Amino acid sequence: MPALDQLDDAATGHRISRITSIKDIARLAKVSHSTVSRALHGSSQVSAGTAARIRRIAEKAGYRASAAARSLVMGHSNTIGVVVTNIADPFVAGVVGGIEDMAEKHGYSVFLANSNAEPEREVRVVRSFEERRVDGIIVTSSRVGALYMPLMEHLRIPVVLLNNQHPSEFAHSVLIDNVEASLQATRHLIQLGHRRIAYLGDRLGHQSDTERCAGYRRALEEAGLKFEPALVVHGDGMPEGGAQAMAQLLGQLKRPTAVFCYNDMSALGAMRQIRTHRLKVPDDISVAGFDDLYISQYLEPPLTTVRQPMRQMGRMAMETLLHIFDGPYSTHNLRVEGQLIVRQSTARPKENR
Amino acid sequence: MPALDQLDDAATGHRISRITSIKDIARLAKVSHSTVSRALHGSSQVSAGTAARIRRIAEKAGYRASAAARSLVMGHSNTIGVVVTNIADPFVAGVVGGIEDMAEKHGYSVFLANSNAEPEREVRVVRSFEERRVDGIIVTSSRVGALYMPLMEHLRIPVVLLNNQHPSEFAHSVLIDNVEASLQATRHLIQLGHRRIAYLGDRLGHQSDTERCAGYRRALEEAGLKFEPALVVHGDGMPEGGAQAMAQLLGQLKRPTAVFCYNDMSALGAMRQIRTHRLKVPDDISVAGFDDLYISQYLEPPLTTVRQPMRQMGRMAMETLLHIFDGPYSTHNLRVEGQLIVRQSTARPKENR
DNA sequence: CTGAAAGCGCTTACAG
DNA sequence: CTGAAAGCGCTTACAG
Repeated sequence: MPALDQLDDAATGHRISRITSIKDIARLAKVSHSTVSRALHGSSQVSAGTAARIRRIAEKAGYRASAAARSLVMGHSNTIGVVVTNIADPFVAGVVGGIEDMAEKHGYSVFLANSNAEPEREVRVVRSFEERRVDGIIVTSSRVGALYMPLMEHLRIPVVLLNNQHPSEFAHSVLIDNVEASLQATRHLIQLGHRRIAYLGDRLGHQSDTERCAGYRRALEEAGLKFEPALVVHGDGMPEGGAQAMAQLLGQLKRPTAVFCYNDMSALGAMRQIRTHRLKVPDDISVAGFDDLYISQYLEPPLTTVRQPMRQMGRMAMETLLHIFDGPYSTHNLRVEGQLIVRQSTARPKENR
Repeated sequence: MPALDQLDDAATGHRISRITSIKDIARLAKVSHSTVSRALHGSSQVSAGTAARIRRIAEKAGYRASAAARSLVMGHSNTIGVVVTNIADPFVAGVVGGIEDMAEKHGYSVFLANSNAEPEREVRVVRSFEERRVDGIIVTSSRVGALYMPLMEHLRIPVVLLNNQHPSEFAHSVLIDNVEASLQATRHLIQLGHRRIAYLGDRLGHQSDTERCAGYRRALEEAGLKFEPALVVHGDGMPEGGAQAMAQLLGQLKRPTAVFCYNDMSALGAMRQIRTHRLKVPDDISVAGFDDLYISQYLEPPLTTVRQPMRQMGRMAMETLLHIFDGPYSTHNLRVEGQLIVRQSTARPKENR
């Protein structure tokens, strides 16, 4: 055992190989462990002198209070659980970054768990969070949101749903206003002069897909354009599915001149498919996305899209939890606005130029 | 309080509002809490009948054992800590996904903390991990790797460094073979016929940058090409820095015909700068990256790059920890190979066609 | 097969 | 200002 690990015992001159508890410090300082506990908290009821001495000893010994022991007596763990479908999804990663930032700032540690969109795993994860006695749970983009409603009632652990499918009246939530944002994006295409506009959605049945499609339809209606079911196709929220859905659109007799996509990842696939067909964006077809992923501005052409403030949404979810922790109970439902970012992937249709 | 939360007490018919501990179950089952503990573990020294009965009661009451209490007596938490520079970095997110997968499979929960590359925050994070009594720590892509060496010796918590700057003899590590992979990538450019090849690095001084540059130089040497300091420029590992560094290269009298970039993110910026200068990839300049991010295959043109098996590297880091947990102590230093993925961003130089 | 007891590392009311 | 005691929710050797 390396000498570094040891420390002279003030009393005996003996060496103590591991300092793990408040009792070890108490022995070194020749006080009771109660006093050590108080000194380490800066309690006013311990003399300044001994407090300082105790802290110095603890510091030198590399003492770290056990969070487990503390949370056992305190009744809260200063811990939250975050369950995500897939951390490799850039939107999700952005949200988690925001959550962690806010959590760290307030002394909370965050457990991260991937559900891979498998309901059984999601159940296992929540179960483990219960055992860990997390003070709150944040769930991002889960399709099994319905699962959390019974949880909310039974669990007694506050749950915040972020862009989730079924935020119920029991659930706290942070949501983007999908309808409004999609309305804006589609309006933008209409204003450019497009008349045949497609919606490339997500076949997996996220509620946000339904809402984005609704915004799209509302814009058409408002402009007096007829809704054509053939112009709605479904990807999977990833480039692969976006490419396949785009292929369907390109196979039609009367091709659309613009496509509004469920998200940027889908748009990425759509744009690639368009190139494969030897067509150009935006000359032949305009493409708009949703999310404004970090990379979207670097695409060729840079992507017109709706910006979701992912980090901020993550921070808001954590703040919601923080409010619940110290306030009286009340339900929080936060709604954020998307922002249309116009770049070069959308332009006036060819025939209009 | 909703009725759902309550349960009949077999003995008294009274209602118990919260079942939180083994004692509550013991009371309901009319046994000692020791027996409950054993039954819940499937200990063989409790009769099958009572064990089943106890489990049924616990299940019905929604009992969840407290991980904190357990870890206090067991001496381990079944928890690991992961510190990352920035979870929004796609490489990092991929690694974390792999770690979490492997951890979940083995019953470990993972704490995630962002350091934002700030040394003070990194120190705070590690400190909190110590208090949480994590069984192990994984650090990804930190530039302050040096900080972990004293930690390793003092901490008594195993630390695995993933693509870190200074994996010392004390540290466990998972690393990609940067030199070899960069050698391959540069060779590829040379074989295409390029003679003026630039290296667009990372000014932040990651060791991986030094190594990738070394691989680049080795390839030049091996081919009898002179190394020109002017052809080495420095970005910041992100598109913005990559774009700026590329501008330097394009401002030179004798422009390079190919650029090998520190990573895909840098390549993204470089490609954009090239377009801004009305030049084409790969017609005017070939571009190669490093990482093979998910999106790299969808770029225009699809990016030639070195694939780093991020998820797998994450899994390996977790496996290393798992070995350390149950094996006798020994140092693990795993090295993985990169794989050159040739796509359309690299081609023969113009003059050779 | 079952229970009483001790102990993991803390916090805090209660005495002095 | 300081200490002894009880208790948070577990596990497990020790008796019976």
